Amino acid sequence: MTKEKKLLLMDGHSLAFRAFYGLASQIGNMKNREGLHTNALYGFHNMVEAKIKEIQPSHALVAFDAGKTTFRNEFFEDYKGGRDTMPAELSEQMPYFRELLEGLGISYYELENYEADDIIGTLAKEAEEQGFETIIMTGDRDLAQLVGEHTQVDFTKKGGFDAITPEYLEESYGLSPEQVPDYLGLKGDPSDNIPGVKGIGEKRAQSLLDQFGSLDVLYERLDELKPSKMKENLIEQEETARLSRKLATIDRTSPIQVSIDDLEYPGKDLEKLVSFYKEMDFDSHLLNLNLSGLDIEEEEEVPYQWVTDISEDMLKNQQAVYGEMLADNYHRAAIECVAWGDSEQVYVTSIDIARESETFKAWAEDDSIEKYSFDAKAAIVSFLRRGIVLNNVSFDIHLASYLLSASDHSDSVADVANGHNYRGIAMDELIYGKGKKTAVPEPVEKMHQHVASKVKAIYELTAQLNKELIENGQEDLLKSIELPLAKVLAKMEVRGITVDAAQLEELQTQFQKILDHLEQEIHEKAGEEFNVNSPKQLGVILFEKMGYPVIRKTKTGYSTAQDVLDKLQRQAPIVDDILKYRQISKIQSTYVTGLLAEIAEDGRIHTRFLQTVARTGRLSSVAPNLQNIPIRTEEGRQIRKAFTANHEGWKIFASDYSQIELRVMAHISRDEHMTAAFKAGEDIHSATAARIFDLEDTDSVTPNMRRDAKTINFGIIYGMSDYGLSESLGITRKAAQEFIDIYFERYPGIKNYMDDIKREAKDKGYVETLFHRRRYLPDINARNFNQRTFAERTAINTPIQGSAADIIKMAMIEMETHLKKEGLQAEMLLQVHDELIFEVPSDEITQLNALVKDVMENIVDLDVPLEIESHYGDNWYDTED
DNA sequence: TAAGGGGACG
DNA sequence: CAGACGTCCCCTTAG
Repeated sequence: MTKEKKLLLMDGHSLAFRAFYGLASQIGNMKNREGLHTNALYGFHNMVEAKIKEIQPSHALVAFDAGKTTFRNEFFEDYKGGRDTMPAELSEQMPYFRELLEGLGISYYELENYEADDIIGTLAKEAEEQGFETIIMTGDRDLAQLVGEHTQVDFTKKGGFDAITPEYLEESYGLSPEQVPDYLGLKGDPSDNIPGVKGIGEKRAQSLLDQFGSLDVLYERLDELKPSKMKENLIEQEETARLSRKLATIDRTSPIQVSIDDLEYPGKDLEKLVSFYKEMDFDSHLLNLNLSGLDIEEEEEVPYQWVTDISEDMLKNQQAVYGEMLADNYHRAAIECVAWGDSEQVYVTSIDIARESETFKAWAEDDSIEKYSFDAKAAIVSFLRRGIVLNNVSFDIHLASYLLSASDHSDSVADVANGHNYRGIAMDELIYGKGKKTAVPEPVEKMHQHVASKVKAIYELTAQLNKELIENGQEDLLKSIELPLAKVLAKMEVRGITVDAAQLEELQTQFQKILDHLEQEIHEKAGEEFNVNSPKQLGVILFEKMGYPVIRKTKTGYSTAQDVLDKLQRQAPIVDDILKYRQISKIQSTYVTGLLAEIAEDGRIHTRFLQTVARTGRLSSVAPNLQNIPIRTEEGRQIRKAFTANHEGWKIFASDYSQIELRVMAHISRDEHMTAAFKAGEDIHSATAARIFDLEDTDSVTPNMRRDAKTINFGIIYGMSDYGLSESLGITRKAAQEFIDIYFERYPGIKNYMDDIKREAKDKGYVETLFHRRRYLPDINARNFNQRTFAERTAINTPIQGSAADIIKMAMIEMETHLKKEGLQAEMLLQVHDELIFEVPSDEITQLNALVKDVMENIVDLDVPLEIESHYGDNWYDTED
């Protein structure tokens, strides 16, 4: 049997554009070592590779537009006029597409005077005649006119492709393929500067074609239309309409010099592809090839010495130190080997030799000896758990690269190195494998070699990144905040928090009964058994079987999210049960079962606070996340009863900042009215309500007014639009806009801040917090509305959320210092963004209460006071004043 | 194994 | 057109 005849045709420029904008946020960090941007090449490569894998074509071609002008310009000069020129970051990538395609083994073609569309249209026609199945990949909607029984057009969309078939076209637009040019002729196409008929958009074009079938028939029978403005336009602009159609019609008989036989797809040319990947620094692709058997490994061979006896002359001031672990949870992971050194010399040993060496331990602990690291906290924790105290870690290339750009998610030495033009470190996956197959390599020297190269890289990158930090004015942020914090967090993590398993198990039984009952109830009301946890099955039950109105769709089906179900609550008695089931089921799986599984042998939970994840500078918490323990519902809040103090007679003590983000905003914006309200000690939401509702004083503020003011205050911090506010207040968009206008009028300083910070982001390309934490916003000047407005909201929010994060981080460092200095036994356990949680002996409560207030409220001097509230109790649930 | 939906927190 | 910032985790489903 002959191979299936399948032709894949791709629209080169259109896909390149999509790839470029799809990865627009990566522009900043996707460059090869020569500084060439690579995001479009990367995205295009992935798109094409995925499609090839999916459809397994026998023939393939990428068509490109040849030049600026085509035959269409001969009869319409302005065709594609007014188009923005291609961004420089993209045009510099264009010459390399050919190289990439040669590596992928795909033919490419362009034809003077014609567009890629015409090449594709002509070949698709030929293919149809020869009995091929054709798939066309493009981002350009015009190509819909090519669909047919054996020709499918796949349009790019977020995260994949939409397959357009004649049936789809009929269903979604009510059009046949032949009607597409007529449709575009009527409504026009702004992206190609095709004018169309004035006043006719999508809807009218559709209904006209529905009625008359084609543009020609429409003009023959124009008198059937009732007199209207639209009819006048049609008459007046007949010539434009016909011209527009002509422009939108793909030429399926273009004089191409290739035929389908030339397009046979032979598969990848690995040699060419590898050299392309190397040129572009596509390390992950290289890695994939390697795992499938190709040897391209090129790690620099750093000389190292394996030691079994550690002597003093090996240990100096200002060396890099690193413990290798193959799993990310350093509380549990084994340390496979320990290494230290500098550019000249690297030593490698085992963790057992290191921990038994008094010489090594003394060096590690010596506060006058500086050590450089990758991930200081991981090193401190993993060493501490083995009796080695690691002091004076004076640099951390992981933290440094995060501070230089908070969006940089490098989380290995190789990543940081690659991101800073330092080559020669193999990716860990290459040495250790990935997923289930992760293991120490044979022979073990391969690992020692790898770790030695990391140590050298840490040492050398320390100098380089330190320089970059100084240039950015961020040296202090590392030295005075992040590095000291790493040590504080390390202690908190190792300490852990005591969780009462028996208590959780009791909850588990209770919740299970409720869940069983609710499930039964739901099945009864639905009239059949199904998995309530499956949004897909639930959607079918609610919207097909039971026929309730569809409120919103997701990309895969019906949305059954909470706010959707809320809207059905009145008419659908089943949704109460579903909502309750969801709520309890969440608590049961994530917080009861989930937390039980995380309790260590010491009866405590040891989370990890991630210091380099959140792009605003906040911490995050994983394995488990202890920053989202339920509090908003009573059932959920019960979980907190299981978090207790470790000793009899001790208490859990919690202090939280009141409105720290709004206070920070008042300070940054210098808005006089908001500042005054905080200074006067007013309830800020009431003060806002009084201001925007024109009240004499806060006494006449009703609870509803306060609630609305609170919504607006929060919305402002997030850069909310009129639409967003109207949704959350349940008012019209117009009313919401009026609210916002009044708000800005009454708080002009805040309005100025919003404008200034956006301006600044556009000029500099980044925003900063009060303490110089930096976040780049590559999309701030994007042409795409969503990307740009998202970047603008981020510009507004990041300095606020990020400065608040800076402040509590400083307070944590200070608290740890003071607890020690004042000889308190109390210990800090957790941070939840604006809140610190301690355990404390009862007789220290008064002292702790005073200390925490002093530290947290005075850690920085803003234009407004900082205030905290503190509570304590036997567990995290019972924290009364 | 990865992606999407959904939901917990500040 | 979509549509309030920042996280992490569980479950189901598709590959």
